[in-house]
Amino acid sequence: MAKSVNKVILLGNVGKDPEFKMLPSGQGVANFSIATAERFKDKGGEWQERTEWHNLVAYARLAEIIRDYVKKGTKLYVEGRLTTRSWDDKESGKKVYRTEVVMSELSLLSGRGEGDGGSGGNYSRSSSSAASSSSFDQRPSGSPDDYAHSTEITDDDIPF
Amino acid sequence: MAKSVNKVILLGNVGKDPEFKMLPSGQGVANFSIATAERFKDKGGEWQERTEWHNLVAYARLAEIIRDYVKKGTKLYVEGRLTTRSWDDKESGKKVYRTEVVMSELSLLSGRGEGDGGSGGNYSRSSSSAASSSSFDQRPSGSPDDYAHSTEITDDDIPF
Amino acid sequence: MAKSVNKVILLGNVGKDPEFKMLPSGQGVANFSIATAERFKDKGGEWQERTEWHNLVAYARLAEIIRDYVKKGTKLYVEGRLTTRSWDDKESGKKVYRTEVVMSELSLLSGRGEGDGGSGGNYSRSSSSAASSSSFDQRPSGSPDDYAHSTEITDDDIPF
Amino acid sequence: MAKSVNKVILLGNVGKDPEFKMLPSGQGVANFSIATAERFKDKGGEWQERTEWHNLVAYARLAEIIRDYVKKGTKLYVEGRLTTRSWDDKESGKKVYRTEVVMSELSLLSGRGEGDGGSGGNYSRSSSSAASSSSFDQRPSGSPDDYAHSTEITDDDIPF
DNA sequence: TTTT
DNA sequence: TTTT
Repeated sequence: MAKSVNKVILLGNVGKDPEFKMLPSGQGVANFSIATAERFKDKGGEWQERTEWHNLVAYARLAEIIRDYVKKGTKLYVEGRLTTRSWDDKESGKKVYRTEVVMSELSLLSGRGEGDGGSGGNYSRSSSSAASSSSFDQRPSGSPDDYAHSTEITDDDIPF
Repeated sequence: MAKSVNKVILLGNVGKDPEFKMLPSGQGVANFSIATAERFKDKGGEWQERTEWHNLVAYARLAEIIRDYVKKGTKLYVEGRLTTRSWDDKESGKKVYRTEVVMSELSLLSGRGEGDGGSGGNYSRSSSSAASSSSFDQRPSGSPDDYAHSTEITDDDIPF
Repeated sequence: MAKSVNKVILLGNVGKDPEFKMLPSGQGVANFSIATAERFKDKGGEWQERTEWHNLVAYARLAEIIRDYVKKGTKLYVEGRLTTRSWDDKESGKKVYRTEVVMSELSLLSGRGEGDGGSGGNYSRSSSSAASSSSFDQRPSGSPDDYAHSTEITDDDIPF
Repeated sequence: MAKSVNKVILLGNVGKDPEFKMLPSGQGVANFSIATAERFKDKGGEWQERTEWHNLVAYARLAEIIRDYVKKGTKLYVEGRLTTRSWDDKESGKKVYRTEVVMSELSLLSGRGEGDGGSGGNYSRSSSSAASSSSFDQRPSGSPDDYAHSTEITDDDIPF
């Protein structure tokens, strides 16, 4: 009896541009990580900060939203559930574990033009390419963005 | 700007009796794991159940409550935060990761006399020792419990 | 941009047997309330307890589960979202507000035989005596419930 | 047995500039409301949006942070607990209820210079005073703010 | 690897 | 009363 609960709530910043893959089944998968920071007092009574990194996975539609709108530096609110996969390391033969958060909810918190590693706030990457570009992922990260006219995305651009 | 959030909520059953250790600092630490179960439909449309195991850690007062009241089979509600520790495996030299939930809140959900994996036991182990025994931890796990008369704990026995 | 979040998590005990109604649409609705307790220190440094009551609403399948398995005293874990309805009081003409939690998840935490306000009861209301309970008889799922001998429900009895 | 849980998680936008009051005890209180939006399909299968308003209260330090950094339009992540106060309406004599979320955690999600409803974007009140004024709290609320030149706050300005 |  |  009693259904169990397995819920994770994270609010933090994306470390690197997400990876997006299409499974043979045709379902998309996005992988990336986000950082959260905790403050604590060390033994000397000084405030320290520790960064925690969380591995995230998303499937299907959520994976596509991530592919299209999430990049390095984006601030996100995420809900999901904890999963731990394990396999045998090929070299050592030892069991290896990897814990991930399988996402179920996402809220994009970086404003338009925010959430960029500093190069000038171009959500155009996602906005422009979101519409059309499946070759988007191949674009070298950091390449010039020639959609300078569309540096803003409007609400209507975001299909969720 | 923007404080981050790192929150885990779990409701599930304890896998084995928790381990309790006293750190050199005099602070207690409890380690154990709980299971949650997800239901999902497999490709054939059949309902399957997958069990997920979560590593939990608690410190200080929470560790002592766990030592005294939690055992194999206990149903728990837990809040905490995700942390991942890593170290180099001595044999292979490879980096190893272990993700744990550091507990901040606990609610014991097994009724009196419940929460036992089937071996007949009950809360008496904790109830009796809660009252009196700080040497409780040294008691070999599995030792006979001779407090058969006190198989019930009342709310007043629980100091939290 | 940014999807909003409206989430409530409650763990507490049911105050009275839930009310169940069938809407004209054929959809069921369950209404009940649960209590949570907070401890706080008063000005004199004494620990006090304050009970908070929460109005819950559930629809459809969740409403039926509640009708069948939840009663006065049952301990529940609930997830839901906050909603506030308002209307004009007929007598005074003043606007009246009522905030409720619309349930999306439920975990029944009272063990078999627990969750009763003290009368020694058990799940019989839902399992066996479900049939005999007053307002309960509107139940369309109709099966006469004459299993008076089966005052225990097993996990297999619960269809969720 | 079993501690209860009473937790609310909200992510939404502030409706109006918060009200801040100092209690006779010297403790500050902030009151404001935030909106969340739900999407649902109506009977005709069309997507509709419903806005839900939540009353928030914060005390002490959190109240001061809100006074200093939160205003109309600010996007917030909030954790808190549900409380319902009641009193007798003076005119009708009827019992009136008001449900509020007592805040325990806050994350400011509006970027610098964002979160303004259009009326002039003055984070300056907080930015300027945050930067320089430790006597800020004594400043009569509503006094002119002549730091118009510092409309940006940097991360270092925010003491939390 | 992020961010403040 | 907000925001997308």
